[in-house]
Parts: sequence; structure tokens; C-alpha cells
Amino acid sequence: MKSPEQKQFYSITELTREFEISTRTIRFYEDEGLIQPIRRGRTRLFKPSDRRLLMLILRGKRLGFTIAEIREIISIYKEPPGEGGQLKLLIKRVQEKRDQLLQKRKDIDETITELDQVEEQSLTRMAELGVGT
Amino acid sequence: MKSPEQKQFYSITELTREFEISTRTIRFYEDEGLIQPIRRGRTRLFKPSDRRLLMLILRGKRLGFTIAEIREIISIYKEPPGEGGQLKLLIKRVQEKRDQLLQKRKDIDETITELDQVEEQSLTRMAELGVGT
DNA sequence: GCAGGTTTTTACGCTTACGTAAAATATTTT
DNA sequence: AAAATATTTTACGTAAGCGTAAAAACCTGC
Repeated sequence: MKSPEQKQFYSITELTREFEISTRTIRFYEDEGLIQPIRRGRTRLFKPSDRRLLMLILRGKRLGFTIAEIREIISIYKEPPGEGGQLKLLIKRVQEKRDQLLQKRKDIDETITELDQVEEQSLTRMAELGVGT
Repeated sequence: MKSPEQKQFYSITELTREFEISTRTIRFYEDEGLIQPIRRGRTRLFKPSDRRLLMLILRGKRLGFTIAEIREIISIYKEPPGEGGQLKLLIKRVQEKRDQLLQKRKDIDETITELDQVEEQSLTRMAELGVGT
């Protein structure tokens, strides 16, 4: 039971259009080993899993993670079940990443709070001036 | 009524130690116009307000904002009350920044959820193996 | 008043994350 | 099959964000 609208392959330009990035960027991520599209002759063919990886990469970028850090995150997802020691290590890495993310969220919440204050003061000031919104 | 432990001035090394950054970094931010310490002779003296600005800059960095974006955020805070048109513009800028931050928070929450799943699976697997935490 | 740490300016260097151009090859459209 | 469009490799270029080194000036404690 394949889901109906699941494409087999995406071309590089399809992906550049969907995510508004350049071909250079996609090839850069390939050079960095983050994605490994298969080839038909010389042409790259991207599977849905490559597309999902790309989404993951771009999300990481939005969060200000470096390529190295994104590589770490990806490797966490890819890690096979493994045995005891490996699993403990994996869990430690997960916790470290989560701590980073929680710090970022704290930073975000603080900033939003401050921006809200600026907005409120502005609105008050506008009301004083009798200016309409 | 001054708060008791409020220092008048900080030296550059005090700040590098407190925030674990280099003098070069601080001077770079000065070159970029983000902070303007006063001078006693040639030596820079940083006021508490400079220190707060520095904290703001570093927080922005943690969130993956570029120097240019951090400059924008700072300018939002610095904006004087102003008149009608300016205020409307300011509010628009606040809203744009907030939208960016909300997007980032969404990205963070998604990533955390995924990491939680990896952790849970790992813990389950460890239990299966009879490995202690 | 001088040794030792701090701070300054100046300036070249380096990494990351792509941009951009060129020239060949491949694919798709008409 | 010709024309237009897409994709490839190769390779040099660049902006951001500092690192690092050098040499002078400054301050600080003893």
C-alpha cells in the first residue's frame, strides 16, 4: 500500500524550487555527506528519504546549527539499535542536543517577551497620540 | 537609590572572562557598531548598559541570528517613542521578528519531539537487553 | 621605578557556507 | 533532429565572524 502521491524520485531542480535553495547548496550538502542521491548515468535522483533529510538540514539551519552539528543530529537519527554501551552513549548525545535546544527555546521566549513589551508600549503611545491602528 | 552591586565600569578582560569570548570578538562587535564603550585615554570602559547589550548580542548568536539581524533587534529596542508613522513601522518590525522567533520555536519543538522518540526507543531496547541505566 | 600583566592598534589569516562562471553533456520539448 | 532546457564537473570567489601575531602603550603592585 503505497501512499498515492508519493513520488519515486525528485530531480535537483524540483527540490531547489520546493525549498527555494540553489543547486549549489544541494550539491554542497552532498559533498558534506549529508545526503547521497543515487545516479542514473550522471544525473542525480533524489528519493523521498533524501527529500526528508533535506528538510531536516534546512530546519537545522534555521535554528543556527552548523553543518557539523546537523551532521551529528542526523547521525543520531540514523544510529542502528546497537548494544548496551552504544545505547548509553546515544542517549547521552540525545540529552546534550536536547539541552542545547531547550537553551535556545529559553532565549526565544525571553526575546519574544521583550518584543511584546516594545509592542505594548508602542500601542499605548499611539493611543496617547490618538493615532488609529 | 543605586542598586548596591552595580559596577560603574567593566574592563574588556572582565567581560571576556564572564562571557567566555575573546577580546577580538568584543572589538569586532564594536567595529560593527553594536556597542560603543567610552574611553579613558585609549582604554575602553564598558558600562552596565554595554554589558547588557553584549548579553543581547550573544543571545542572538545562540539563536543563529546574523550580526545584521542582531543589529535590527537592537535598533528595535533603541527606537525612541516617536510619532504615528514611525510607531506603526516599529510595530510591524516587532511582528516580523516575532514571527521568525515563533518559526524557530516550532522547529525546536519538532526536533525535541523527535529526539524524545529516539531516547524512548533506546530505553526500550536497553530494557529488552536487560541493560541497566 | 620596574617587572609583569593588560590593553591598544594594525593587519594578515582562516573557516564556513555557499555564489558564480564556464564549458561540456544530457534530457526534454517542439 | 533541432532547439531549448536541465544537469554536470571544475574551479575560482566571497562575506561573515572571528583567530592570531606583532609591537607599542598603559597600568599595577611591590
